[in-house]
Amino acid sequence: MSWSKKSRSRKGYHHGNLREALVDAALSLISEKGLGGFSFAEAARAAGVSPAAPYRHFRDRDALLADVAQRGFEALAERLDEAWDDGRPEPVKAFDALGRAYLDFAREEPAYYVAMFESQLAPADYPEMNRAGDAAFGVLRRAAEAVAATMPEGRRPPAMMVALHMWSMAHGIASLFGRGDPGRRPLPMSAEALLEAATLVYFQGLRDDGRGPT
Amino acid sequence: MSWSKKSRSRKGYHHGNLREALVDAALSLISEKGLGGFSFAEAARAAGVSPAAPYRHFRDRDALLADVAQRGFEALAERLDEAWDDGRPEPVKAFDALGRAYLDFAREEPAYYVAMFESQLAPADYPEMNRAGDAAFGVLRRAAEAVAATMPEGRRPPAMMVALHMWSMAHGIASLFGRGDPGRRPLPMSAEALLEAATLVYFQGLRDDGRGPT
DNA sequence: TGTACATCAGTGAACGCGCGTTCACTGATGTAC
DNA sequence: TGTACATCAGTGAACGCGCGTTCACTGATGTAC
Repeated sequence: MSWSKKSRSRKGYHHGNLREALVDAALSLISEKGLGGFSFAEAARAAGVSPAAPYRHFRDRDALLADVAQRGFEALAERLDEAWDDGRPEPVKAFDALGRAYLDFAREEPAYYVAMFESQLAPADYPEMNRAGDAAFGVLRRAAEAVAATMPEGRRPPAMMVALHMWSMAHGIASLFGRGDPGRRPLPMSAEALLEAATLVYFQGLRDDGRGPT
Repeated sequence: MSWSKKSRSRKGYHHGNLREALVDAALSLISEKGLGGFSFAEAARAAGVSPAAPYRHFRDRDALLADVAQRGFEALAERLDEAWDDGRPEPVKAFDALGRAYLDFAREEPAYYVAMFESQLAPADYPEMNRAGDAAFGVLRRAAEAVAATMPEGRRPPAMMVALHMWSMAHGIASLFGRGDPGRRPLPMSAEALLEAATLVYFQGLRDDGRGPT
């Protein structure tokens, strides 16, 4: 009788960390079989727990999905923030790094990405997820402001517009070409190079806006 | 809205136009309840037919989805082609019209759009769908070529790059802001205006590429 | 200090459901002669 | 022209399955006294 010998991993009746385990399970199920292939029941199974257990932590399947999406937005915000690095060494360079970080995230965390952008959850029903999304966008917006500020006063573009443009471009590239799907359309250049070129051209256009030829 | 031919009074045993009816049913189911809410069985029900009948026309559920996606790409190509109108009255203006047509399509045909871009079907498994997708992209590419040709020789951007940028931007805007989802993030401008501004800035940047200030 | 007890996080069985798919079949249609 | 027949596009019942969710329950844990 091994008294006090408690198995570290599965302690028995109480899981101890089920909420996290379910999120992890959701992530790997989504990345393996796609959004449609993820089920509450299978997440429970993956966590080694009965199918009723998840209801102690999430109201329903969608609530788990929304939690995953929220964490995804938080992780993205963190990554973008690091890459931006307060505009160092120089706003435009830092902005490029930010774009690359976005694509990296989409490629490295396809499960998060799908939950965030394709889960078709009504944002109004999940205010925390929504707020996390806003926060991630906020990083981009502040970066856009800093870049705009490098331009001659009086000819600065609206930072909101710049942020929306860059978010759309990065998201478009990530959605169309930035994921590792086998059979995906082959590109003549990497997603990163494509985004960097777009940023270059776009900023060039911003600088000349209002006085350019023709 | 020309896709449903006049419903031939159900003659009884033979439907007469089941394939089309199933596609129609898929479209309205997807737009009502999303991709996940669409099922082979319910499409059959909507077409007034037994659940086994669809198998006479489609190998399985995914084959129907792929057919829908293919038709979507074809419809998109047609719309883009019309909008482009061979570059009339002037390539850059026509390009704007093309962008608007893209957004219109995404907004007016969300079910097609979802089937095309979010169904997660392996393109390799559905070559006809894939080809239709390529054809739609081809319209954009030809347009990009025409626009590039308006620029001074020797400083023309690669048309493929331009096409990829515009496709990504349009798709990004459509995905993030261009659908009528209630609860969607409100924008300070319409999706159309956002895309048009992006195109303007981008083309401006292209024109100045290589000699700009700084 | 030990103990009683409230609270919490699990269990396990059960439910009703709709799904995708198969099967042997049958009614309608088109065609050869 | 009529008729025999092949082909085709449906039927309807059945299957096994996994899902989401509920329920009454129970074992583990933390805490007040």
